[in-house]
Amino acid sequence: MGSKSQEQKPKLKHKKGLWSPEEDQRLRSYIVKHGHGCWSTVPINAGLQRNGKSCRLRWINYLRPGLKRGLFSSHEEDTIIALHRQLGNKWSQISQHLPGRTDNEIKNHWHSYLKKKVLKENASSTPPETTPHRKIQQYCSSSSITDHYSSPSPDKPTLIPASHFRQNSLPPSTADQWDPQSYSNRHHQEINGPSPALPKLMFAEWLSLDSFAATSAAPLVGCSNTKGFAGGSADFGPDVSGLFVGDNNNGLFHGYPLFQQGTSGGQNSMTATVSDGSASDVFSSQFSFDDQSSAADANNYQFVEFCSEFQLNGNDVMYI
DNA sequence: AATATCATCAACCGCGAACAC
DNA sequence: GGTGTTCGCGGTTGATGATAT
Repeated sequence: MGSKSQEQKPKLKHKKGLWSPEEDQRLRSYIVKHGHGCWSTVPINAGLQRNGKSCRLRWINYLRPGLKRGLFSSHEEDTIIALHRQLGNKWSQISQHLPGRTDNEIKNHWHSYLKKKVLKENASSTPPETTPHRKIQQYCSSSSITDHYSSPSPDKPTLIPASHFRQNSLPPSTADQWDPQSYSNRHHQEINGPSPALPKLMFAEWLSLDSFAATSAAPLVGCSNTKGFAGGSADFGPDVSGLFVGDNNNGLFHGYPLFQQGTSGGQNSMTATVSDGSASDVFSSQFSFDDQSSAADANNYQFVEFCSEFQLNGNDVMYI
């Protein structure tokens, strides 16, 4: 933010329109390697003829790992409707309550279907449909993660734990699969298969404090039996302790570090040694973070934003 | 089979807020 | 405090596929 504009540099002709797989690959590779940092420099450094804005949008709405994509479950729709009732067109805020969904996706779904549904409901006293037209079969046959969470009432949407992210979604990797027209739609179907595995690449923005506010650590750990999650402990030295919740599948530990309020104690860097309960430590890494004790949520847990690349295990990396 | 209409969704545009200088 | 730049958000558009006639 605020750095000198490179986007304004003389007459770079920026490409518009749909993204090709090659462009996607370039952008993804670059961000995975370097993080996005200043968006205006991303296309330059990544060798893309796009503007930073376009790159940001593409990343957020399409390439970002952890996106759920696919069809909305009836529960998600209820959540959107309830939140829209409270917040109006605050799509960004609404999307924070639906991990894996983007504001654009929610907005589109609202305009294409939910708005009409709500109007219809308001116009008639008949009970609302629970699922949309031709989508109903697919909703029922796919075991949506949100089915595991019941909403107490439409006015009190259930917040879905951030732990429920699907595996990284990737568009076709080869050029011969590229069809500018059907790429997107086909991609939708391809990536929507059931995958309980956590993404290997994690970004802090997936984990809003909001989500944690409604889901204490215990329920997250409680997912371990069915979702491949396991709790672990994090040892941050004599003064700091934390709970580490993650996926212990295949011996890899993908973690979401949660720290009790105040445990960071003003420290801004430390060496983390994380174990999964077995005799040997899973990984050890030096990292730094901001003291966020003031931002701790009602359950006294907070997500610590790592300020540096966080090597979890070999290829598994967390970025901020 | 051909055409028209509708539904969907990726992407663009413009604006305001935040930030740096 | 003023100005310029970047970011993020919400509204809108345009392309495409699906469905109806």
